[in-house]
Amino acid sequence: MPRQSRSIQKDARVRRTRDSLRAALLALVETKPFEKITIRDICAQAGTGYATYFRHYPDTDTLLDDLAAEEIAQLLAHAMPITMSVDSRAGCRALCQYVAGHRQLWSTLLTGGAASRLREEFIRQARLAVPDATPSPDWLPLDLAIVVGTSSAIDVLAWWLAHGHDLSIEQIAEILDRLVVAPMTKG
Amino acid sequence: MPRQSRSIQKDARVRRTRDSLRAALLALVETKPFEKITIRDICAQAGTGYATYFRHYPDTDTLLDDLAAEEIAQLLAHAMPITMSVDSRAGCRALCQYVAGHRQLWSTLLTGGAASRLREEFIRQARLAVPDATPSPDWLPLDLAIVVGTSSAIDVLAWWLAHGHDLSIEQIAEILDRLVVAPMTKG
DNA sequence: AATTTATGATCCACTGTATATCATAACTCT
DNA sequence: AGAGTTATGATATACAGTGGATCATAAATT
Repeated sequence: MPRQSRSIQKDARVRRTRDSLRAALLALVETKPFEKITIRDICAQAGTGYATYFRHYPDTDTLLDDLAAEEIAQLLAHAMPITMSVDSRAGCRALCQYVAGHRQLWSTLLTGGAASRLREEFIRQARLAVPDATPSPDWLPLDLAIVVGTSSAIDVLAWWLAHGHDLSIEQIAEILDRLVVAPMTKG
Repeated sequence: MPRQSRSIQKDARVRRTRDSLRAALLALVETKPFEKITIRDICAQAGTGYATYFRHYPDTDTLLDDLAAEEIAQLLAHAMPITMSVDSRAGCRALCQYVAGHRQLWSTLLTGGAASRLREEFIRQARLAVPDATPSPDWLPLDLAIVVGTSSAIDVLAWWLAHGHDLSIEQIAEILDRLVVAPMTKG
């Protein structure tokens, strides 16, 4: 268990170790499914001691959450304007542009072994980000719209990164808009 | 490793043991996430010996695949007519009716700890079930349509089973039709 | 009824998790 | 820059789960 002393947040060693562990997990997730990654794998990759791991994270799940949560918040920040704006196509284009700009990261997170875990975290954060009072069609409960909208947007982006190398940003933005956004808003 | 003798398929004991193991896993998946289920758990629940397990399945994944594959094929058989038929709403209604008729089973499989594993198997089987020559809108690659269509249909049904207790079959069929099917076909 | 073969009980080697201890190295603060 | 604080690595231990092997027994097939 990590000591909760007053300087644990500022100590350079702590930051270095945590950065090493995060980078190590990110690298390993590219090579094999998340479930197969052991704590010893992470420590070896990070160049840290085994017991040290537990001073920062109780298990592998927590590290992944720590790693993914902030990246997901970033992506979500780019996605939220879409439903608000009048021009949803422009919003989709901006979102796809952002993902393309971080292709390596999102390929790893969305198409690697951690994908299903990421989907859950995405939906969790999306539920928090969307206000309860947000209007939705009378035939479509808001919570279901959030779940399906988030999940299928992930599917589209993940497919693009994995199989859609020949599709331009404009093309995938059109698909995202017509397949995911429009059915929920133009209802 | 299971002996591949000539009678392993017919022997009543083999069938009984495998049914026990499948039923045991099905029961356990209701109580905790799939990843947390050990082979000893399954054997205890099934009332079989530990070593016996390995005569039938090399690991837990294989047993789950064995269990889920046939159920998925069933559900997919009910879902395929939707895109073919003229009246997609009726197809959606039939699909929801089937799921409602096996509510316990699908709640377990779609909303339990094995859900993400199931989604992958669904998409795998859907890819095999849809002929390559199936027409799709010019702006939407067929493979992406299969992936997103399958995945979001699962999301809708899973949400219905988990949170949508107050929605009727007719209502969820309308949602499935307008949110998932229509955007892909009426494009 | 005779033969074949699946089963259950037990044992083992191996891997990974989770924690504790302690000397050392590195950081923070004055 | 030096004193005090604290994270780190190395090492040891207890424990849980895996994948198999062996063998007497029970049950199925023929």
